[in-house]
Amino acid sequence: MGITATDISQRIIDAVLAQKLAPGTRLGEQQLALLFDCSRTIVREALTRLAARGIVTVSARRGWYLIAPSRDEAREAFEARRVIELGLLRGRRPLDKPALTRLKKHLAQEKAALRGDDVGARSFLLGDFHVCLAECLGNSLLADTLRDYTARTTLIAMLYQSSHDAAQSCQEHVAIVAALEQGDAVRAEALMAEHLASVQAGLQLETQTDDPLHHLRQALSPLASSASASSSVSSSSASPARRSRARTAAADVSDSAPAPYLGALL
Amino acid sequence: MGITATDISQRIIDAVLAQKLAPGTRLGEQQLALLFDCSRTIVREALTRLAARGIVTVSARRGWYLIAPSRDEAREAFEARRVIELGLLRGRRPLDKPALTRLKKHLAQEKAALRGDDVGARSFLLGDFHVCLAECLGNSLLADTLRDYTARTTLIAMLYQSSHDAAQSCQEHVAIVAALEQGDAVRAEALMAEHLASVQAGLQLETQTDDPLHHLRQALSPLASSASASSSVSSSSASPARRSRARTAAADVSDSAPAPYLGALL
DNA sequence: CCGTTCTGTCTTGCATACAAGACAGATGAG
DNA sequence: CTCATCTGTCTTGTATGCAAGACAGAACGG
Repeated sequence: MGITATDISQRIIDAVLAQKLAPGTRLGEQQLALLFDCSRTIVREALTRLAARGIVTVSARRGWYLIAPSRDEAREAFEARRVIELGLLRGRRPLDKPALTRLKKHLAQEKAALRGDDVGARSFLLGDFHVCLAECLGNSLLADTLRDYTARTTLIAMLYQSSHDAAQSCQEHVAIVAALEQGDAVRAEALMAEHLASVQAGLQLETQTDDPLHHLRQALSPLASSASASSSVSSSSASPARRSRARTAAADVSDSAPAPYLGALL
Repeated sequence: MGITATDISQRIIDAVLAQKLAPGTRLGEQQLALLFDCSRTIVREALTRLAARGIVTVSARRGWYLIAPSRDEAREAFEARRVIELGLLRGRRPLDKPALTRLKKHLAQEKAALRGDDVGARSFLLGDFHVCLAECLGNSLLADTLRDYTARTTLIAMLYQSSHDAAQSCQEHVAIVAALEQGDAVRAEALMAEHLASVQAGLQLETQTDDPLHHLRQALSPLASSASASSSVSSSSASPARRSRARTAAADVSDSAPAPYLGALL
């Protein structure tokens, strides 16, 4: 049997979590159909589902795009995660053995990815930790919701140039699990609150400078370090600005992705 | 222009919130297409979106059905609502004027519906209060999620024979808004916790009697009150048990809905 | 040189046709 | 009478075709 809509949406979410797809990326129906060797019908179903989950939007007869949350939406997303993750931790009886085992295994994977150089796996695992934790806390409904929110905050992190350090995140995850293992739910909650705040603080959300060109200014400012062109996808490149109509900052970011962006899905 | 997929999913959600559609109700594509005078494509899109939001499920080549949550899923749903609604209330600065106005207007509508006899509007408003509150608290992302969860708990209430009183709910809503108006977020949170617990307590979720026939036994036990056939949709009817294959309790509930169930959508 | 209009191309929107599977009731064997 | 099998009907699954709109670049008038 061929690929299903579930597979496709899963792949897209995974690619987002691995930061292999930038916010604002266009996801053409035909393009995806070709890539996955199926008809547009299947692709459409996958995209429709992702739209209902708030991961993509469709602009009538223009195309499907990964969301590019505004600063306000970004703040809402972080607040939402805070509410859910802290609430889930609050007044929680100690975790059972299998759950702890699973979490520790996850932490081991995080550390391995940190040593390795697969930045995709690293990002994925760092985000997946939170979903994994929610599942371990026994509420799959909230875990599913949290997965969507995590994808969302991952996109936000890409869009607002997260400067958060992966190693630090991992350490904080370790500390949270340690607190849970000791049955100290209060401390776990406090640590999680700190962790989320720290991630959010690494973002450039507060630059409300009335300067719509702020993003460009910053991206195009001369670099102090080596001038050799890095092939990294992380920061916006100085892509040619010859666009006739107004484009959002998000669209500009997406321009910096490799040409047939969707290679990330393979 | 004809009806859109958004319209259809909205209508279905509204009908659920108004308790006009019972859990387990079958939503045939062709049936809906006929009802809304559009092609199956549109209907499918609406149902696909609802499926992504966890309101309906599709059983391959058998049909689309409103969810019929298990007891465990019911507990998860209530926990999820508790987490979100309490978390949203926690440590919240006082509400601004327009938000308070909106909430009070909503309360007035609730009271009006309580005096009237439109049980649908009553149920809808009672559930919508929570969504409305979330919106007023300034997080539309969580508000959207909460809308889905509210639909879910509404279905749960129908499935597990909620004995909760509408008037009591309304009073509790009033108390919550009053606390918010006084800027007493702590009290508001406590009241909300009580309110949610009270709603959940009205459900028959704890009857874990190892007796799979419990539901039937209870439904089919002789009635003490008048013997005249009520046309109410509320409780399961003694529908003929001549079904060859195993059916879920949920499906049995849906059998008790009026024949072309979907009139509720008009 | 600049702004406007026109036109071709590319995209999604939607309907429809047909394929494939599930189920119920009929049919027949024991 | 009971049970297995068979067959017709009904349902969703998927592909495809065409319509409608958006956009970019050309052509054109000023």
